[in-house]
Order: sequence, then C-alpha cells, then structure tokens
Amino acid sequence: MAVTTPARERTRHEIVRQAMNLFQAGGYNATSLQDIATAAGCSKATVLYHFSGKPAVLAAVLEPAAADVAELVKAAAQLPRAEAQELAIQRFIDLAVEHRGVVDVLQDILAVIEQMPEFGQLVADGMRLTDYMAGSDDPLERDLAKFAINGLLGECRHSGERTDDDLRRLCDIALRRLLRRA
Amino acid sequence: MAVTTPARERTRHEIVRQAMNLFQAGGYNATSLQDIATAAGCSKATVLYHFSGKPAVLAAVLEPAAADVAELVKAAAQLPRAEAQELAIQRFIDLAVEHRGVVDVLQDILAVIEQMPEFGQLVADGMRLTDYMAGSDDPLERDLAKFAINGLLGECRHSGERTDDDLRRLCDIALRRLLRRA
DNA sequence: TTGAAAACTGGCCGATCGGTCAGTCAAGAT
DNA sequence: ATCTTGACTGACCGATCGGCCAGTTTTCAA
Repeated sequence: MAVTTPARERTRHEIVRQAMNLFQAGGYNATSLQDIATAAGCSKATVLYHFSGKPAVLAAVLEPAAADVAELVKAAAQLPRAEAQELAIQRFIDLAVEHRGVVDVLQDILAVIEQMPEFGQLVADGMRLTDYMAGSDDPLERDLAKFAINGLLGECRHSGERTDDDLRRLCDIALRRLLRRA
Repeated sequence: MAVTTPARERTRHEIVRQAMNLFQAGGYNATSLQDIATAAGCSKATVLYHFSGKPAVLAAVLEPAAADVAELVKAAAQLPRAEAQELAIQRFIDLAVEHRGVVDVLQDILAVIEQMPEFGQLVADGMRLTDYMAGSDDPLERDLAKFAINGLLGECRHSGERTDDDLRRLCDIALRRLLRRA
C-alpha cells in the first residue's frame, strides 16, 4: 500500500479520460453515466464506485486545468499590476491551448457550474484572472477582458480543425488587440 | 376567419414569451415543456397542441432574430466588400442588443443547433455574416471575426447587469479593436 | 492456501423527460 | 335546440436519467 493500487488508478484514469472525450463531444448534460461507463469499458455502477456522482466525474475532468489556473492566480498575485497583466495574458493562452479539451467542456457548463459549490474555487479564480488580464480597475477594461475570455473559450471548440500553434497565434493576436497590448 | 382566432394567437404568444424567459434563465435543455406550460398558465398538452414539439418552441423563440439576421445578410450581399463589413459590424451589434435575450438563449444551444435541420438557414446565415464581418478571405481575419462573435455572445449574458447603451458601446469598441476598424 | 479487503457488476428504484390520445368544454352556425 | 369545430386538458406511455445495493469476482498479504 505504499503506492495506490494500480487497478484503482488505471480504472479511475480511464473513466476520466473517456468522460473528457464525451463531455467535449456532446456536452456535460447530454452525456450519461452509462455513456461514460461503456466508453471506459466498465459498468455504470463502477463509475459510481470510483466517484460519488456525476459532478464528481466532472470535477476530476476539470481538476488539472483548475489546479493550473489556481497556480497562475497565485503567481500573478505577487507581481506589480503591469507585469501581472502580461503574465496573465501569456500564461492564460498557454493554459487554454494545453487544456483546450477542458476549455471546450467548460463552455457548456458555465451557467451550471456557478451553482455547484464544489466549483466555487475555480469560479473565484476565473474572476481574479479576469481582473489581472484587465490590467486596471476601469470597468471598460474589465469588460474587454471578459470579452476576450469569452472569445477565447469559443475558439477552443472544434479541436480537430486547428493546430495548437495556430490556436496560440490567433489567441495572442486577439487578446493583444482587445487589451491594447500589441 | 378573416383574422386568426385571437385566443389562439394570445396563447401561442404567451407560450413563446415564457419559453424565452426560461430558456434564457436556465438554458434550453434544462427547461422542460412542463416548466413552459406552468409559466404560461396552461397545460403541457396545450403547448404541444400549439407546437409540434420542443424544437418547434425553440424555433418560434428564435424566429424574429433569425429573420433580422437573414435580412442583414441579404442587404450585405449587394454591397462592396468594405461597405458590407461596416454594415455587418454596425447592424450586428444592433441586432445583438435588440435581441440580447435570444442571443443569450443561442449561447447554450450552439452545439445542438447545428444538427437540427430546422435551423440550417440560421446557421448558414451566421456563417455568411461572419464572412462579411471578416472583410477579407484572410483566414486570420475570419478567425478574428469568429472570435469577436463569440465574445459578443458571451457579453449578452446576465442581461440585467448592463444597459443596452453600455452593451452597445462595449461591443462597438471590442469589435473595432479586434477587426482593426477603429 | 486461504481469507479478508478491494474492485466490480446486474438489477432495481423513483423521478422526470418529451410526447400521445381520448375526451371535455365553450362558442358560433344552422 | 342541435351540431360542429377549435381550444384545451388529465391521464398515461415508453424511454432514460442518476443513483443505490446486495452480491460476485479478483487480488493479494499472511
């Protein structure tokens, strides 16, 4: 028991992996526990053996990206405002590209996620990240930052149609135009 | 029978009105026919008496905005490219503000709408509108136009928090920065 | 080898969904 | 007074959902 049982981790990981694909392809609400179980090669009961419920599966799918966002917010917190903005823009694009699948999932649960207490930290981090990206307290700049994030979320969809590099280039141009950092 | 029966139109209109509110507040999938019926003060069977099914209710909600978009696309079609772009930007913002409730609804059904044949025309018009807003065949400009539309869609949410004028101003600035028309 | 813990599953539950249908009811025409 | 028709509804249907539980199979330390 020094290491976690390999079988447990393998099954858990496969469930999360397949859930990610299904959430991305059809959305969270349109994906049933049975769909996830079938894709993962186990029974629905097994999914509920490893996770307390459907929201817990979602949380596991989002977790790596959420951790990266939390880390980014913490890093930006101890920087002067201008540098924090630059860091937020740069790293946020990187994160969006790296976790583009998760971003895609996030898109159709934004309305739902805000009333799930288990995602409160992620929502709060998202708000703070928006503040850093805005670079000032000007309401217009804050709205433009939100505008930029919404646009970026939309661009991460249809994953197969664009390479990571193309996506990164596009987001970089768009954010710098919007936030006047070019 | 020279005019349509007043009772019929009154009930139909109330169903559409309440459906719009509910779709906007909770999304299309999360709103049941029973919810709509209760809000409209009639039975679920009555909703299905007036509309062939749930997608038909959605179509009725989207119809006025869809008609305006179709008209805009037709108008832009017979203009030189630069003028078509200016018209598309200007009018699209107006339409988004005027139909911000519909835009809000549209947000969470973008993935679903593409596989419903009854909305093929609306999807096609949206694509053509994107082309006009891009102003050129440059793939980057097209992507930026899509980026702009996605951002704008996101900004139309949380309707109560911003006045129409504020929303119009924000979208105008954002689109002109993104598309380099300022 | 064995026994207990971990991993897993089939079958079931209550709830809710979109949708159907037979029939009620008021109103206008004859 | 009777009939027709459009508007409307309660009751019901099959399907599917998330979740639960009793019980089986696998794994592995002693």
